[in-house]
Formats: sequence, structure tokens, C-alpha cells
Amino acid sequence: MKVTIYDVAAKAGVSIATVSKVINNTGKMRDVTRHKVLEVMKELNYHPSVMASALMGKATETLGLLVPDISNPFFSEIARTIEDRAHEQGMSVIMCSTDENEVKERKYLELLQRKQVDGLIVASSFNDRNILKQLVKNDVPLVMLTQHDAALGVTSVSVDDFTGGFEATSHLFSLGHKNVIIIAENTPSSKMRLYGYREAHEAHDMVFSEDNIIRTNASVANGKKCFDEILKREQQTTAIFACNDLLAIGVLQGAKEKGISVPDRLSLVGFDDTILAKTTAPALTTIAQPIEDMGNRVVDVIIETIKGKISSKERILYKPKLIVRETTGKVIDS
Amino acid sequence: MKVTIYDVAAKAGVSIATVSKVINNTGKMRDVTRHKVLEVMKELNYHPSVMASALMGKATETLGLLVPDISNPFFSEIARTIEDRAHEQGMSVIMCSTDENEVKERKYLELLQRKQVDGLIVASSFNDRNILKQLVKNDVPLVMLTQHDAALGVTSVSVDDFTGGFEATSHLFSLGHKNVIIIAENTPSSKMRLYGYREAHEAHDMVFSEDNIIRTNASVANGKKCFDEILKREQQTTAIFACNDLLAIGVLQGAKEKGISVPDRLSLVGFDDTILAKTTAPALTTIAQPIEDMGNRVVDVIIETIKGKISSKERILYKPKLIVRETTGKVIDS
DNA sequence: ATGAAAGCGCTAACAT
DNA sequence: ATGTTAGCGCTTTCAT
Repeated sequence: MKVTIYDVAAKAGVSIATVSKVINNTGKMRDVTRHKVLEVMKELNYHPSVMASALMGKATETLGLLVPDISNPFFSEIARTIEDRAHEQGMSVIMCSTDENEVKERKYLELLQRKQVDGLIVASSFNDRNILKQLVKNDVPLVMLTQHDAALGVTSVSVDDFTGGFEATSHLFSLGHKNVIIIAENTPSSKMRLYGYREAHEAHDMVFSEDNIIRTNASVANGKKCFDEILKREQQTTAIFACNDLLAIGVLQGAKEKGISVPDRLSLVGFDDTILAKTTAPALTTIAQPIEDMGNRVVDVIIETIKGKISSKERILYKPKLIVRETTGKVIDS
Repeated sequence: MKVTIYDVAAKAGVSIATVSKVINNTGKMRDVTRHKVLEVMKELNYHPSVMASALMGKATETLGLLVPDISNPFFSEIARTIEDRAHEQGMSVIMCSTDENEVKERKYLELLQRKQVDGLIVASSFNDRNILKQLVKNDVPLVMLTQHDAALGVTSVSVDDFTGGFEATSHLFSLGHKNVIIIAENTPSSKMRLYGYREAHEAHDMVFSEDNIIRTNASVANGKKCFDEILKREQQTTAIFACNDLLAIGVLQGAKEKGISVPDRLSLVGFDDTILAKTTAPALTTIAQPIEDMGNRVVDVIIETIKGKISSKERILYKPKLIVRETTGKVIDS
């Protein structure tokens, strides 16, 4: 059977209170006692039950991570960093892929609360911000990842999407493209990238048109689909800014299928700088997010929040970086 | 404060025992009572504490997933399937990336046990099989993923690696290559692929040489490194079988850097058929694993094991499928 | 059909 | 310095 604190106490000839004290490193006691107990714990291969101590209001040492899709390399890469950092602090993480679907978001959130996770890292959009608001009101430690919500009043860790969008678009303009189509998602981060895209129009004296915005969800298939749609337009397009690498790859594949050479006939910029951007041919020009820094930081923040050390709700913004690879080039007049 | 079973009982004018019965759908009671309780639970937004019921020996509704590296697309893709299927059954999954490192394997396993996960899906190698043996002896529900261990006596879900290795190698031989180098990992699955590779030599009357085996760990960087090493050999090599897509991509990148055209000067086969295989250029010829089927199946199996329904320790083998894309071609005599 | 009460493994006053 | 004891929120006999 499972060895409990009683077994240890009995074998060590002390009370369970004493054992509890050595487990939690609290209270004072003689070194001999402590050592004796420690020794017995080893002998019996005793491991305190997280359940029992959680029931007493202690931490579960578990984090909940809500992402749109763990199979999207951007999220799996950041999840890996989060996982490592969390484990360093003795915490494990339960992952949940929401597909940005409100029903799933609700369901997983409830599940995670029932499991009494100590804190939540949310990278899923939550169109219905009231759910999150409720959580915050109930003092559930919560940090936003890849997005910020001023109204929510929680710390957030994200890249400066606005600047990223601005730089991606500016890069295209400075290459001589006159008309840049943006493929965006319905997420807060995409929204900011879109604003950056608009700002770039102003900065470069280009006219902005709503028609140049295409909206979809992140996937290679959707990227390809959007590209097909773009091809149907009468005006020939020479430049596309896809709001993430998955979408960009879809465009790239579409272009290849149609025999449209990149970057000669079409320039393309992605976002995220996942492994995908580095392995395609031509390699993808994209906006890099400091994935590792962000992942590490977000767990540091959530842990501080859990410990109640954080009162200031800061917005932590990382600098995006344009990585020029092979999918962008000067516009060629035909 | 948190609403407990007592609050519900009080408000519904019944005892906590009754509430417990409606929660668990056990025992008999009048419909009015049940409905009244249900109603109050809604009203109070009550959610039973998993901690408390777990302490009573009930399930935690949590699965532990041990993979080498969640940021490897193969594992993130299968993790996504696992997660979805688990959630369908009301279970969440804690992910752990071991890097095939024994220390981490031990640590995570202990953590998972302290958290009383209901079952374990292990896709990490565990060089020290005794750890797993101990688990099995202690009746911890456990299923192996992507590997099998006859001695362990647990159900396993994997692809037929032997056949996969055989087909990858045979494909290369039938294209006229005389010398195929294999880049393998130190994992059970790679070992089987390697046996398949050897078998292909026999089948095609080729001489097998230990020198053609290069060992490393899964990563793009390592793939590239191995390729560099291969280039140093005096004998020119025209064909490489990399035991997973990550490694293959590394080779592909190395070849590109050195100006070695694929598949003209070098044919390359990967394994897994992850998103990477589909997005590189040239697209990677690889051995596909039915990721979705495997992921779904492994959670079905672990759940059955948890419920004690499974006594037969079966070995579930999926059929690999050679996907010929653009990195393999007939050998060109020079 | 419903309730009282014991106890799961642990923590945290409060005693000694 | 160490032990006693009362819960934490729930499940489960066993009564009623």
C-alpha cells in the first residue's frame, strides 16, 4: 500500500506533526530528529501526497496552460520553454488546446479550476473577456501570454505586435511593393499587427484599403486557401504579409503549386520565426519573437503572482525582430 | 469563498451524503431531491474538488505524458491528438519533456506519482527499464507509446518501425543506390528501424557495414552535424536514411549550404511525416506514422487500463507508409 | 430515500 | 523540541 505520513512517523518514532515539519522545513527541531525522519522517508520511499496538502489549502504545484493549438510550432516551442522553467520550480503544467473555441475555453478553464491549479497562463484569445474578468475577480493568479488586455488588469507577456506588423509591412514597402495584402487572424495579437500594418501605410504614404485584409485562422491549409482567393483578384499582388508562419507556409505552398516564383513574382513575410521559417525553401522572411525569453518570463511572472509578490500589473513587451531570409525581394516591374 | 458540498447541502436542505450521491450518480433517491440538488449546484456554481475526491481514492482524471521533446513536431502533433481524446473523456494531461535524460525521467515520474495521475503514457525511452518495471509492479497504469518492451508486459502503441526502416532503405536501394547511410537515435524505435535497414540489405543483396551507421539525438542541428561528418568521408555517399524528420531536415539544410543538390546528388528519406516533411523544398520523402490513430488509440488503451478492463498486454502495431516526395531519385552515375 | 459519521493524508494552531 | 487535535472537501458504509 501507499506509504503515508503515519508510516514514517511510526517508524521514526515521532509524531506526524514532526514529520510534517521536516517535509515543509518549518518549525524547529533537533538535528538528530530531522535526520532520523529524513532517513526513514528515504527508506520507505515516502512521497507526500499533493492531494492531501492541496486539500489543506496548499499549492498543487500545477500550472494550467491555455494555447490555441499545441501542434502549432510556435506554441509547442513556447510550451517547451514554459515546461522547463516550471519544472525548475517544481511545478508541472497541464496543457489545453482551445482552438480559440469559446466552448472549449470555458470547459478547460472549469476543469483546471476543479483541479485547483495554482495559476493560469493564457495564450488563447477569449473573445468573451468576461470569463477572464470573473477569474481575476476571484483572485485566480493569471497571466496573459502573446496578448494584453488593459481592462483586465493582469500582467501580460507578449511581443510588440504593433511594431512587428509595422516592420513587416515597411520591409515590403521599402522593397518597392505598392500593394501589400495582409492575412490576419481574429486574435488580439493579429489585431495589433494589423494596426502596425496600417501605420506602415501612413509612414510610407501608401493608401490603405480594407480590401487588402483577409481574415482566417492559423493553419497551413488556410494559408493556401487565402492565397487561392488572392489569385482570383484582378489586380496582381506582389506582396503578402501573413500574420504567422503557418499561414505564410500555406501561401508558399500555394505559390509553388501555381508556379509563381518567390520572391521573384511574390514577396512574403511571416511572423513567429518558428522552425518552419528556417526549414522551408526559400527560407521564410519573418518577424521573430523571442520565444525562449517569453516562455521563461511568463512562468517567472505567474509564480510571482501566485506568491502574491506582484501587485503591479505590468505589460511586458518584447522586441520583435525582422529576419530577412529568402522570400522577400525587390519588386520587379513587368 | 469556495463553495463546497456543505453549501450545496445546506441550501438544498439535504445532507452532504445526498449531494455526493447526485454528484456521482450513485444510490437511489427521489427525482425531486435530485433535481433540487442539481438546481442548487447550478445556482451556486458548484464544482466538486478533485483534490478531495482523489484523497478518497477516486481518480484524479489526469494523465501523465512523457515525451522526449514536446517541441519536436512529431510529439507535439501526437500530443495534440492525445489531449483532445483525453479531454473527450474528461481527463487532462500533464506533459513532460524528458530529453531522454534519465535524471529528468526519474524526476518527472516521481512528480507525476505524487500528483496521483491515473495513468502514464510513456514515449520517452527509459534506458533504465527498471524504473518502469517498478511502476508496473506497483500497478501504476502504464502504456508505452512509439516503443514496445516485451519484458515489461504492458500494452504498447507504435508504428511497425522495423518495416518502416525496411521500406525506407529498400526504396533507396531500388532507386539504384549502392551505399545507404543511416542516421539513428539511441531509442528503441530507432533500433527497430535500424534492424529494418539491415534486413533491407539482405533482401537487396547489399553488404551491410557498421560504418554506415551514425548515431545522434533528434534535432535539426544534429542532422546537419552528421551530414558534415558524412561529407568528410572519402567514399561519396548518394543516399541517407535519417531516422526522423528533424534529422532529415538538418541534412537537407546541410546539403543546401554545401550546394549539393537533392535529389540529384543526394537522396534522402526521413521518418514521421510531420508538418516539416510537407513544407520543405524539396518536400521530404519520408515514412508516415498514423499520428492521429496512434494518439487516439493510446488514450483509449490507457483509460481501459485504468478501469482495469485490460488484462491482455497487447502490442498494437500500426502500418507505416512510405510517402515518396521530392528528396529521393534515381542514382545518377557520374 | 436520506442522513450520521468515520476517515482519506496532510497542515497548523495549540499544548505540553 | 515534540505531540495532540481539529479540520480541509469529499466518499461510503451503516443506520434510520
